[in-house]
Amino acid sequence: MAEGGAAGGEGLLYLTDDQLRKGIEAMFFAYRAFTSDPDRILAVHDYGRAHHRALHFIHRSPGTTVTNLLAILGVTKQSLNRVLRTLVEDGLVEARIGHADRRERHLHLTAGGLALERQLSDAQRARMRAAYRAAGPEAVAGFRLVLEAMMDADTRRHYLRLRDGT
Amino acid sequence: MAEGGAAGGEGLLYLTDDQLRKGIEAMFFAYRAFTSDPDRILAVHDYGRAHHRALHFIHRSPGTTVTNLLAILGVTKQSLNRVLRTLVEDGLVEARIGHADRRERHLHLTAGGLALERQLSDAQRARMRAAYRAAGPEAVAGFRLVLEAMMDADTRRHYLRLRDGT
DNA sequence: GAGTTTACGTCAGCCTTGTTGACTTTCCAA
DNA sequence: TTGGAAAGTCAACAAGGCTGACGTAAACTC
Repeated sequence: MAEGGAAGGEGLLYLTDDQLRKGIEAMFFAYRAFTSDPDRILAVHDYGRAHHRALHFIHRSPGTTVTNLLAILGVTKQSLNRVLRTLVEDGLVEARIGHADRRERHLHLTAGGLALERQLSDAQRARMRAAYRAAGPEAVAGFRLVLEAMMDADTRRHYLRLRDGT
Repeated sequence: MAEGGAAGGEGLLYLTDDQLRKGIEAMFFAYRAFTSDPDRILAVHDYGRAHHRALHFIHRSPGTTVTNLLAILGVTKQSLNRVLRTLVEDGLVEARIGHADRRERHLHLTAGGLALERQLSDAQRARMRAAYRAAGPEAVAGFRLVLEAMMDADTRRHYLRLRDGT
């Protein structure tokens, strides 16, 4: 509790437990919608959300290494490897041995990988665009501010590095 | 594509593909943080996210039926049933047979269920409160607006019914 | 040059939580 | 009163997290 309920009295009504609860529920329902369009496309190709995440971040940072991707995704290498292996086998991702350090695998999307990534992100952007347009630019700024404030410090570092040029 | 890239020219720069992509990534990273605190608590008790969701919505709508909960959570009844069964076995949830319709099960939290729900929502609210406070009231209003615009129409109905008194 | 560390891959096995299919009990309407 | 629909349960399978152990090659360090 500590500070819910009656609220300080000034302009802090947006911090009441009730307001926070609405935010929590909004987050839950919106995230489900957010993932639903890609999920439908992925199901057709017999892939899952994990494949989408890999495709997305390889697309964002072509040539990234496996270790790098692990830090961004926050999963174990065994988990990522399973997904990566199927993507390489299916010819959507290419894992090139590093020049300077031959232990590294630099990940790139193939033409096929780019095509699927495009299909997925088009769907996701379409929903986001509709929501942005409906809410307006000031709302969008606030949306981003709150989400960024919600991240862990470590995660925010990854996010900001991606957000502002690689 | 359709309208990304150069943008119409007016004040539509917030709808560029680049801006949308940042929103998408913010959503991904923030949601992970959003679920991390409850996840830690749940792990201690040997429960998962699905248990949290059930506890949350039973708390919100005491006496709700299984079918009702199904519509809100958007999973199959078999999936929900498994979670519900463990919660009932562990004495966190009580499933009372319906008066009017004996096929129905009306769900209630026990004292133990209320305690765990409180612990989980306290943790989740703490993070949300910190983010709200950091971003400020105008940002919070925008945050909610965008999330609501992102939901499917059906989901939004459930959300609004919960948002404005039961 | 030997030993340690790093990057990556893999096998095995576990858990949660989603799925479909088949089934019982209960209610209601023809 | 009977047949269909609705509410809920049991069984089995798959995706994708996880841990732990182990292997290999390359790089680094002393």
